[in-house]
This record gives sequence, structure tokens and C-alpha cells, in this order.
Amino acid sequence: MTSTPSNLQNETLDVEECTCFNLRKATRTVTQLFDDAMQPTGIRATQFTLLAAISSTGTVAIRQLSQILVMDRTTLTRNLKPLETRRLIKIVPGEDRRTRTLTLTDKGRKTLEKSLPFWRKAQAEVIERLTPKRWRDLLKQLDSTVKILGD
Amino acid sequence: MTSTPSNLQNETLDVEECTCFNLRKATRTVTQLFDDAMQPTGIRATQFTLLAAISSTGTVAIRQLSQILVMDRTTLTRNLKPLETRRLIKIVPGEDRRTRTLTLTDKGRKTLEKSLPFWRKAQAEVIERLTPKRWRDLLKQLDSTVKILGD
DNA sequence: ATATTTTAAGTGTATATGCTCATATTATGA
DNA sequence: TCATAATATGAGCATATACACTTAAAATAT
Repeated sequence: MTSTPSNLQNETLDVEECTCFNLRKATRTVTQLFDDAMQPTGIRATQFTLLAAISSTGTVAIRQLSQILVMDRTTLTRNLKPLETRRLIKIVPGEDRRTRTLTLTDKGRKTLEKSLPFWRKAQAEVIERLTPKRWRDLLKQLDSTVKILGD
Repeated sequence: MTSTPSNLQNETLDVEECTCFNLRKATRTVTQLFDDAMQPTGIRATQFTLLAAISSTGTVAIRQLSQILVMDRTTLTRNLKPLETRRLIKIVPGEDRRTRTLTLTDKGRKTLEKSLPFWRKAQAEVIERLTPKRWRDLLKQLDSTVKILGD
């Protein structure tokens, strides 16, 4: 009986189908596209999302926003830092003094408004290149994934 | 004629459909699931991917691997650091002395082998919870996305 | 054969992500 | 009311990501 060689090789082929790896790969690709498109605005795609979220919620606490964005609270806190440093947002204690509430500054609002066309352009380009059907399918799959695997 | 109020509110609703944001959100969710499942192995999902890739390619240069993984070269360099520190991989100059080639150490091979069942379990859980059909659709969409938007 | 160009890689800087632990404040229960 | 539990946050630590710039080595062109 010949000893079976380590089947490491065969196993690792499966790894090309790793859900995590493929998601991260696609995220790298798309984030680079968006960051590149947003470059003239001075803010990144991630930062744009935060400004837009704060704009649409109005005043909101950190924990609250982290739940809306399905983002770790401490990650959000860190991500807010560069926005606060550049005075795009204001962070002040809430009525419940455990909380800190977020609001856009005038500068933040202006930055968001100026950035919107660039975001829209990037988004439109992605939809066009993927085709609307594929894009809708992608978003649908991503949404299912978060809903089903979240928590 | 009534003046239209700032349509910032309406605009930002679209942002919930931001391709970049939704990808990042799903990636956060899935990465947390994988990292959690891999926790007993002492390596993270991202690191597992690197070990598996090096194992399947055999000796490989950094640039080469970065292209295989569709990953920025400098990102790969940084990601290799903790693996090298823990002596899971060896980085040595290649024949072309501009290059540095990567190989698994014995410890790296052992770590990869021990990690495989945990990765498989996480992957199986994801496929089961999403259902195989949805999972295949997701992977297909991610692959299209990278192929179409890459470069 | 040497000057020029191309290619591979490392480093500085900045952001993004999330776990663990510590602290402050509010809510609750005896 | 006062001790305890629950909640909101920040900070330390480690990794992940990528642009711009620099350096070294190989390829090429004259």
C-alpha cells in the first residue's frame, strides 16, 4: 500500500473558494475604485459613508450609529477621529452623559455636498460596468449575507 | 414657486446602496465569523489565506503572489510580517536578486494543516447558512466584480 | 560597454478593523 | 438609599490596506 502523500495540495485548492478571501478581494478592488474617484474631494469612500450617515440621521450617538452601519463600535470611534480632526464633525456629550453625540459641522455639510457628485459618478460607473442586473444581484447577495450571518 | 429644500436628505438615502459600503459591511461580518472560527488556530483568516497560497504555489516572489491574490504589493509585504515574525514563513532573496521569495517553514506547514479543519468548518457553516445556491451566487458575483472592475 | 529604463521591493504615513480591558454614568433591585 | 448590574465610551494592542517615495538590481538601447 503506497502511503498517500500529504493532501495539502488538494485541500488548498478549495481555499480559492474561501468566502472571506473572495469578499476581501472584491472589497479591495471596489474600495480602490471609489477612493480613486473620490480623490478630488479630499475624503475617502469610508469617510463619505460616515458623513452621509450622520447627515441622514441628524444627531446620533456613537453606539447607535455603529449599529446602523453594522460596524464595531470601537472601529467607528477610530474612523471618526480623522473627521473630527478635520472639523467635519462635532462630537459632544449627549443628554445621557455616557453617550457622545455626532453632528456634521458646516464644513462637514459642505464637504458632503461637494463629494456627492463624485460618489454618484463612481457608483454609476460601477453599475454600468457590472450591468444593472449584476449590480442588483451583488447588492442582494451582500444584503442576504449580512442578514443571515450577522450576529 | 416654493424653493426646494436642500435635497441632501434624499440624496443620502441612495448611500445605503453604496457598492463600496455594502461590500465592506459584508466583509466585516464574514471576516469576524472566520476569525472567530479560526481563533483556536492562532492565525487569522487573512493569514490562513497567505499560508495556503504559499503552500499551493511553492516558492514564490512577493510581487508574483500579490498578483495571484489581487492584492497591493505593499499590503502583502506588511501582511507577511507577522507570519515571518512567528517563523511560519521564510523570506529569502531569489535568483533574481531584486526579488524575495516566500516559502513555508515546517512550523508554517504544521500550522496550516492544523488550521485547515477550522477553516473548513467556517466555510461549511457559511455555505449551509447562506444555502449552497446563495453562496455560489455570491461567489459568482464577487468574481465578476473583481474581473470587471479590476484595473 | 555604458547610460537609461524597467522592475522588485522596502519604508513613511495614514486610514480601517476589532479584541480586551478600564472607566464613567445610568438603571435596577433589595 | 445604596450596592449591583447594565450600558456607553475610550485606550492599548495588533493586524489589514494602500499611496508616494526611495533604493537596488536587471534589462535594454545606443
